[in-house]
Amino acid sequence: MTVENKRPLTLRDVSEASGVSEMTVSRVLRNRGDVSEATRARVLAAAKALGYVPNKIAGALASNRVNLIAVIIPSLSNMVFPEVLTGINRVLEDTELQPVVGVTDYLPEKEERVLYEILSWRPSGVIIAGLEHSDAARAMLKAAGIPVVEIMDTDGKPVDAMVGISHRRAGREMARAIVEAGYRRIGFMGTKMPLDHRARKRFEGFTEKLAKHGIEIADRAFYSGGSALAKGREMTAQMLARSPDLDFLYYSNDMIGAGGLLYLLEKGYDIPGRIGLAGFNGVELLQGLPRQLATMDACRLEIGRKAAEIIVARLETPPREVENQVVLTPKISYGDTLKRG
Amino acid sequence: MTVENKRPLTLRDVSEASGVSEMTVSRVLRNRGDVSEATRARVLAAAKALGYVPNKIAGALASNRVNLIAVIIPSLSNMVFPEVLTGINRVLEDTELQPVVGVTDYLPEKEERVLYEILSWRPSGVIIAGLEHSDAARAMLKAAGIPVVEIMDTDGKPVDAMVGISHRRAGREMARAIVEAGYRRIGFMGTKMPLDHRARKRFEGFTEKLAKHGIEIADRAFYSGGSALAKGREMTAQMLARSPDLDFLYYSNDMIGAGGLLYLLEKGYDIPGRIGLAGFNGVELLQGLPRQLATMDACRLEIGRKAAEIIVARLETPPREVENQVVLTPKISYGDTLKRG
DNA sequence: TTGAAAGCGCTAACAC
DNA sequence: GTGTTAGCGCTTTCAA
Repeated sequence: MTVENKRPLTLRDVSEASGVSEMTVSRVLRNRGDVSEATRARVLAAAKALGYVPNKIAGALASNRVNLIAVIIPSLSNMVFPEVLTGINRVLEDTELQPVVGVTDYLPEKEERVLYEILSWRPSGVIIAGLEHSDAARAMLKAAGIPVVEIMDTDGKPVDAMVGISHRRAGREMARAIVEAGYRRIGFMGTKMPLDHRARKRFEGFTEKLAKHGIEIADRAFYSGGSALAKGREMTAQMLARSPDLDFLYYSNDMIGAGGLLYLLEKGYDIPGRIGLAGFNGVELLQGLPRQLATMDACRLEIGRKAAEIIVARLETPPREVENQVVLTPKISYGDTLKRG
Repeated sequence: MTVENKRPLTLRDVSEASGVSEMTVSRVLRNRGDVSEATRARVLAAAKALGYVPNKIAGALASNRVNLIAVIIPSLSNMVFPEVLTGINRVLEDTELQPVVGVTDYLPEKEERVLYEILSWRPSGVIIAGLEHSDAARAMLKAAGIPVVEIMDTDGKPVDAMVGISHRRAGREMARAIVEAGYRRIGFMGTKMPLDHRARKRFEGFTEKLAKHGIEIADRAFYSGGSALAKGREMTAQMLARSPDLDFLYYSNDMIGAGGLLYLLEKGYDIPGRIGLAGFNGVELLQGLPRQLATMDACRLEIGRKAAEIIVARLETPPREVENQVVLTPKISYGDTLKRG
């Protein structure tokens, strides 16, 4: 174990230590081309002894290949996105490709910045949440000349490929199920969503479908920040104080729905008889509540997986043809809080 | 808007479009050195018109500077780590530095691989969870010649800097509080933890302190996988069936603790009289439960923040001197499930 | 304030 | 099977 490793090691060091040309060392380290078993062994030994770590910066510049996949998502604290990442990882793990994550905090300007930064590393592909981007962002995505998969949402026109569910349809379906079950006085609770387009679309689909049945949302409330469980509890209490005749509460996510559920159970409400509840996302986290909240699976894992598969296929030589508009269809799970129609 | 952008744009393109030398274009784009306002404007205009995105690969190679900070964590599905990331982000956002995340799934071999991959991008610093690493990993960290901050845990010797809490002490403190409150028949539930060193250390500290009071864990159970809330519920039911005389349950994390709490409330147990409960982490998520679970804050945000601050300080020129062994001390929150001694 | 030359560490392409 | 040469797109350095 030598100590003075101030200057990082280079291929040249390995070359000198092993008495093999830099080029051949490079071949060995990348498993490229034919190298005799003997040289191969010598090189590997030298590299390991020195503790050589290749410089991908130089490699990428020379080969014009960067095995990075940019993944751009709005948030990490939402659980939804880590799950999508998990799906992406599952697929990329079997390849040379590595995901690099950028977080936008639901801010278009930040999305633009993050995209710019990450594209300046010349990744081989981009997976980005949502279909709504600034003109500049869209222009960058197009100009990058790499596969781009927009995920989560399919209500709109992608730059290139897309994988997701129709949130508008998800909203409609839930409205249908609720109406069919006989509920009529419906309240809605969700995040303030000027920038969460998917939540907005679900809400739009929901109200639209209700309207077809001649029903209008009877009450609504929006929150931001804080513990979702606590907010759900709090908002539910307030809403029922204000509109005691509601017979259904639709929550824009499962966490606030769970808060509402716990509150109503404590108060002794008859669920789903006197009042029904539903959330959205199908978060596994919540199994274990006293009652199973009605919800709709957002297909997070599957979305990540499919998106990564598209990227991988497109990057093969020659590119493998794949479906590049994948619309998944989430199923309602009625749980114990929504009567069957 | 031109269309055929197959070859990515280079500085040279901007140089030609603006009639300014590549070198000066580079200066403008980096805000380095004196450039006249006139040329500056021309260059910026040309760059924007073309949609030029700099190539950091080339820049990094030439300048030998990579403004990436490697962040290596065991998991993204734990909520704990996204929160640490948030803390890191908060600090790095005000700098040129960008975090790049690698996930190890609690596997030492994977940690080694991820570390190798990420170091081959020559980042300027590393933040890595835990103090336990393979010899090879430790060697790489040392050889990299960059600031390394090991986070979360302080029970051990860091390669370089460390920021965290003593999990052994956390376990001891909780044991003390429980004993002082008068509980005697104590059960433990947690993850299977051969590789989760922090959970293991908490457990060790816990049993050690109990032993000092002449108390031994009366029952224990371990789980892996699945919804933590459901597992907590299930394990609690099983344990109390098996050991009905337990008067306290210590859970290795808040999620399973919450599952247990919900179960016991349903069964009508007197909490914290007949039986007390405590978890670990202080997850904000759970505010909104019918009762507040006793817990201990793991200082996640603060850990991320401090770690990033150390990196930033060390990277200044000249390096700013900073405390590089930061031991935070979490406080017990008694909530509604642990009597005060 | 601007430009020209050299080279960062690696790999593609071609010789041998 | 192995080596040589010429860059990749930038920034450093130094000269003008």
